[in-house]
Amino acid sequence: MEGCDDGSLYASFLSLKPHQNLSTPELEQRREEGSKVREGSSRSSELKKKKGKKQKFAFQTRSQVDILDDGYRWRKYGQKAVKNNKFPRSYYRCTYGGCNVKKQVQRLTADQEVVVTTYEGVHSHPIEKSTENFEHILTQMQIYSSF
DNA sequence: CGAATTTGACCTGCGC
DNA sequence: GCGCAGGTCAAATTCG
Repeated sequence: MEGCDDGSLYASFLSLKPHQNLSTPELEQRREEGSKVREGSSRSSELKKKKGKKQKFAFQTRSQVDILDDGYRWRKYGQKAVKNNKFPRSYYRCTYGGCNVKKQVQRLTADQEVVVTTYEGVHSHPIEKSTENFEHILTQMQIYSSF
């Protein structure tokens, strides 16, 4: 259903931050999409325009692997290289039924060791793995306050 | 066999 | 109005 926006989930992430406390980040980023109809194409299907209530959360992590195991299942659905970055960007999606959460991973050209992970949407299902592993990542992650 | 992954093609939005 | 950039989906292939 709709209206399942739980900012508390992300709030927990912020709460896990070792130092620096964020009062009220712009987690509530509402996006309004006009009528989006894919015409002239057979792929049509149902272009879910839905409401633009998609939350965007981006943070940087220092890891050698692009895939950060946060406890959810992710299925790669695309890879494209951006102009600003020499390295290609990876797009992941949650494989849970009804959970249309998207994840975006990008490496910095300046620092190949730094990985930028951008989460879009909120999970509406419990985690399959333990969050302890993710907690460790949060310890080294930096909130991208460049919104 | 099933699911996940890969690559390419195609579409949309914005900029100039 | 056209071009560029970025984003998504589809089909084929591979791994478990």
